[in-house]
Amino acid sequence: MPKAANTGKKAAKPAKQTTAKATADFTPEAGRRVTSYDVARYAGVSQSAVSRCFKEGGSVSPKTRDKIMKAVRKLGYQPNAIARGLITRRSNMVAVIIANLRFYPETLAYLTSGLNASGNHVLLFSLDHESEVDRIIDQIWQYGVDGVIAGAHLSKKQIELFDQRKIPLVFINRLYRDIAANSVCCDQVEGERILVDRLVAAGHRSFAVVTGPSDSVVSQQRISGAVERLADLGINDVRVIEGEYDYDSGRRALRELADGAGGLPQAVVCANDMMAIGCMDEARHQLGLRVPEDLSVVGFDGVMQAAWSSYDLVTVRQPMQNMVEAAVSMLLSRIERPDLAPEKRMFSGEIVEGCSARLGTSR
Amino acid sequence: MPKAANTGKKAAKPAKQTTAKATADFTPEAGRRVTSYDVARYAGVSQSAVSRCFKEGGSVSPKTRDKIMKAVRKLGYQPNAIARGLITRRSNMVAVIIANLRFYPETLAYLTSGLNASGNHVLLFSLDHESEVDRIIDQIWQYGVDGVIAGAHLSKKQIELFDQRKIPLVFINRLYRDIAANSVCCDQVEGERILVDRLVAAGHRSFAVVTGPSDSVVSQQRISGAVERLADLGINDVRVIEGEYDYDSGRRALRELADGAGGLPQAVVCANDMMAIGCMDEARHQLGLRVPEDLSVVGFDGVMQAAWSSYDLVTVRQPMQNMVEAAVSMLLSRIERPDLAPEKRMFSGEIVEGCSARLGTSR
DNA sequence: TTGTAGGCGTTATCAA
DNA sequence: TTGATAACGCCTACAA
Repeated sequence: MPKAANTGKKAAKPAKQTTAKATADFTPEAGRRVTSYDVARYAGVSQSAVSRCFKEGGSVSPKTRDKIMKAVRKLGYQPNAIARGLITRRSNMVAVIIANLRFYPETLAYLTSGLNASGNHVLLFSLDHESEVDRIIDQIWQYGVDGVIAGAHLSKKQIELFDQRKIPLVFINRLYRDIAANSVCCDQVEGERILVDRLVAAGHRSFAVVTGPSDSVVSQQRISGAVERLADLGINDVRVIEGEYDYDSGRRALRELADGAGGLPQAVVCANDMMAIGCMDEARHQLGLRVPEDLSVVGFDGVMQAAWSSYDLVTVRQPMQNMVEAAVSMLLSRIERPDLAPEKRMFSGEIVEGCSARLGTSR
Repeated sequence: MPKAANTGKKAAKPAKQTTAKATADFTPEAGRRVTSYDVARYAGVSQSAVSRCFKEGGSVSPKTRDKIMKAVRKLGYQPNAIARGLITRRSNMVAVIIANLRFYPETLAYLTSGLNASGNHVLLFSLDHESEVDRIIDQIWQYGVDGVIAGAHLSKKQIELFDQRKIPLVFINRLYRDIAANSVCCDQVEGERILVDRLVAAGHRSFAVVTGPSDSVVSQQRISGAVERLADLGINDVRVIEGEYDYDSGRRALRELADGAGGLPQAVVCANDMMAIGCMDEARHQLGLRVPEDLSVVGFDGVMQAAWSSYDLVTVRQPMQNMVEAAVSMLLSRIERPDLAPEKRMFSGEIVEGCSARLGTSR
């Protein structure tokens, strides 16, 4: 009988027989999870030995390790990550807050694989509207995540909360001008300016813009980028229609434009691709217009649907995979070294020269 | 000075002054999380009193509760869900395993909101291919989730593992004929049979099917549903092309059909909408065909893009929101009552009568 | 109603 | 290299 048999807190019931490896004696009660104590008892070592076996560079003799690992396999032991996290203060969980989940599914796919690759797990919080953040911020805190990646807008106060609690936070595509927050962005303004330049270079003179929801900061940046550049170029008569980021609101926006005083503009600049696609469908199939001959439509994002040949949308493709990788790596390094200074990384978007708009050469 | 001040494990450092509420004495060291001990010290009560305050129906006098809650707010205390889970054996986390995340984003959106509504959280595991399950199954186990929702295929052995460990598991859209596993499905076979019936009723006689990846069970069910019904109706000459569920493979499939011996069939049945959309674009924009006049195309799923007026796809809409709600409720009841018998729930899909195929009236 | 004390399953420390 | 033993932060009898 292993000498450390009664190391466990619950004293093992007296062995019925002295046969070594009488497994019945070591099998934990049904339904209970196998713990390191069970393994220790089975292998005839102390619980700490078992623990060390699962630690990088833990000092165990080959012989002991062998005995233990045999018991581990036999009993199907897996260390309890929750208990481990309690003492190491590392849960290996990262909270992902993401708004508009249904529009940007690949973002999340890249995030999970990027985080999984480094042994981290994703605790997902999705928002239908960017305003529900407060509700979930406490939850995040309660679960003791190691870090947070946010694809949603947080208030200054909320950001400071994470800062105080020393939980690293990295934003994707949310840029805070005067707050020292980590972020990885696509340059929304630059992208829109180039789009507008090229539309104007092609001769467009009357414009409309379709915004996202009013609480979307990304939409605000994109739209103001476009509008300000248009103003620079002497075009001030720009109709603004508010959308909801989705296909239907794109259609609705175009209908509104068509019905409104002044009629349709020559070009419609949409805050995202989904709405641009809606505009195109409304123009072509409802109003019988040709795109781009009668109307130019541009979007932003570079979602996969934009490349479908029914649309072939002119848009700005955000290098989302690069951005996500950058965000993950920023977060991981800040989990390792909490003293790293806040950093903002900005990627340029790539103009996708589709056929949904007439484009000139800028300059 | 509160009398229970040294209830905490680390004895409070001797107070510098006797002033009541000299907050300095109760403030935890910087960077450390506020614990229930900190609150207890600050409020001058025992730690268990604090704990009871956060428990439904915990007995605390109004006066004490008031004192405690004041301290809670002051110190910004939040119970540590990890530590709580260790003892209650309830993490309030549900693992979500989902394949093909980028094709079915709304599934996940519904899932998170459904689970959040009941105070549960989503630990997300995404798969690019259904074959990577083994890798993550241990992880799930380590995190002690209360249950699992799977939108991916698991082997019989893997399912039994969850059963042994008494972790409730509910599948979405994966049906296991001879295994007692919980599942919520859309009837893939029924949907395909009706589609095929109506295509045949409209006079189509030559068919091709485009499958999903070979490891996708859903694809197998859909395709065999269609092929078997065609055989029943006396149509045995059906070309089968393997796709990858995405747009490009749909285009590729149609090109293959067009290039292959025998030329194009009259109707193409695709295992999902994305590929059907690819087929339509290839037919119209590459081959100059009219859909549905020259070629009928049908899909399956009812994704939002299928309804876009450029496609107006004939498809089977899965009542995904209902399905997800059913899955969540099945899971939650099994977390409460682990003895509930395994159950399979099957929803009918709804034929969406778009314009991408000529349809007859069945029977 | 309140406080004491023990335990959840791990890791960390330290003496042997 | 090993094994006691003390945390980690919380919940829960049980006793007061």
